[in-house]
Amino acid sequence: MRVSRLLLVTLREDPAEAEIPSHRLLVRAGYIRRVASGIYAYLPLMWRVLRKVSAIVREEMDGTGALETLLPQLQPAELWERSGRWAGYTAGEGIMFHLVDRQDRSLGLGPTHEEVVTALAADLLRSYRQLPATLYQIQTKFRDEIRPRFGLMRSREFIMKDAYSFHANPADLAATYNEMEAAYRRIFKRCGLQTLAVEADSGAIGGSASKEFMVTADAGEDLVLTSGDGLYAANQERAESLAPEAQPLEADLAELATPGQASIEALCAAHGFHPSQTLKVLLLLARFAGGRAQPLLVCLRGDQQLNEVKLTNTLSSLQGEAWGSLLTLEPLDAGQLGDPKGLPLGYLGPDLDDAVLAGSPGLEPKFLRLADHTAAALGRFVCGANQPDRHRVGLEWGAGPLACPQAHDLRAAQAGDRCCHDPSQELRATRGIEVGHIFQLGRKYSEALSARFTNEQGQEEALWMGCYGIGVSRLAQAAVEQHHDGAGIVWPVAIAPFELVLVIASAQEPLQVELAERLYGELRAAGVDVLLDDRAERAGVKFKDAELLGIPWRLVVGRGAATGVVELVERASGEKQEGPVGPLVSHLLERLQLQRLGGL
RNA sequence: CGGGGCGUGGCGCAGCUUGGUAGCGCGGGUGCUUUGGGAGCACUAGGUCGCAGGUUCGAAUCCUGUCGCCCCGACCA
Repeated sequence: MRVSRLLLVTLREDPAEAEIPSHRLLVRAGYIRRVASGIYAYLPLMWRVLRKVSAIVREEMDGTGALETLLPQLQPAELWERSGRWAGYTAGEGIMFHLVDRQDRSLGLGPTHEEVVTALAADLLRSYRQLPATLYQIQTKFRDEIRPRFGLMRSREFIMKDAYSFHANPADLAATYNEMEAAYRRIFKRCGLQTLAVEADSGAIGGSASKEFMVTADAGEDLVLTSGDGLYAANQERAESLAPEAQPLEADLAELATPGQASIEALCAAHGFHPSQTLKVLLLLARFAGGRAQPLLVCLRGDQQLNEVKLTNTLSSLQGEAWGSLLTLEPLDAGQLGDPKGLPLGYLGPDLDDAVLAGSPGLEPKFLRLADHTAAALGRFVCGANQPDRHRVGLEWGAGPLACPQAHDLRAAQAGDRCCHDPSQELRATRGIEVGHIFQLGRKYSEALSARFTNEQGQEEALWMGCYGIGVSRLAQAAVEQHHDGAGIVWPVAIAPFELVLVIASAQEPLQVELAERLYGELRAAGVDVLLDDRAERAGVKFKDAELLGIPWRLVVGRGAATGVVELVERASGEKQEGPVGPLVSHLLERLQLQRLGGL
């Protein structure tokens, strides 16, 4: 390809829309253009990158024996109603774009394809002899993100590889899951990315085991906690840890006047308590798809933070299917109660009377009371007295009518906490960009959509399923986030739009043009992805653009052209070599050979 | 959805407080000079100031409404 024919438009100034380096650089270097909020055009350079990423993904998927397909993006609501996800994905803050067609049928634009592929499996898979089977596709997905941001990182339309595996038993599922994990590690390595595999929450997808692959980068939206010994890594949403020991409280039962001390911080500051001696009571409201709204009282040790993902999962498993899926979890404010004055916010105790809910239309009449393990384990503690400006000191669970609620793991693990597997290890925080996620789904979808097969005993049973995603467009941008410098992008060779840019320093010099054209032909014949910068620009402009674009190698044909001397520059290291064409080209070809296999 | 901000030539911005015939940088075009690190000079094209209403002799500027976008939060394969 010749730059003169590439429709290359680079920007000298940073675009106003972009916040993080990768987004700025992709726009400045002419890779992407925004069409609407969260919707981007992939320009020719970007499309070349995406095709290279896709090719690697495809090779590795094919290598596991997975079969490539292409499934519809427009999907009938009926399928999603059968899996029970339609309401959760469309109502309220649901993320599925949905529409009604001219026949009044409801349809959604696929954010994922479990329903479609499971329905297909129900059609196609009948016998254990056909198993295991894995289908995958690389295609555009849609999600009506509440707040799109960071270019391709969180866009409303994006390219994803998704794969779905079907099995006769959980052991076979686990085997494929492990093969996929290995394939994922190869894919990211080949793309030149440093990634971290972490334990993850399964979220709205459901299922048991689940791992995320994180590209480590400061701009990452996820917080990852890892142990120093490398044995444990988890998304903070999911991470477990040992909280610091609570400070014992030596105090007899008493009431305490605490005017204006509605926060743990103020309370401790005024009376010299340690936060771990206090009990924090959170008042929340959980809304379910079936329309029920359950008020919650959640007890945490005062120095701990709530992990909403854990709470959501706990609620879902407690309520089971009866109330439908959990739609939202929000603070319960006094305005939602029949008698707002009954609520001494900031002074709540775990024994807050259900009577405060009386006369509140739409709410369940009793609190669901939960406690984190650290709260349940407290000896004597300080907590609100359920009346304004008063706390109680020296309270104990089980003393009198004060019952400890059901205990669950509800607290957020923090950097600095001790690790569960080895208390001498501390958790550290890293930011990450999620580029892949693998799940053992189990039978959630196959049961809901009646995808059954006949086993060796001649009996029908539901298929065991796994699903495996890679955000292809997000991965490409994450690569930039991980590989850039002050001058621009520094693509890993394997996914760079071109491997080499051949710069004619002065396009007016016939000697330079002649040599460059000859090299252009020879390098292409040798299988190198060459971009020829044949523009009538000054050399400086072409050098700047080459660096901004991030092409891994630059070969400059300039004043040495008459004697066959050229200059070879490596983008990543900045290393320059000047010399006769022959040796430099051989050196280049050798290096490329290695670099194409992965890494920089 | 809550909070904050911005819409002015293709891009980045000033002008708005205090109303008076729209400006700067980059980019585009033409010509001359320059030619290995985002060149110089000259000329030139390009804007109903997001949109709609209102106030006024007069609105980019003041008022009302509306649409779009960005940031923080909630949300999130």
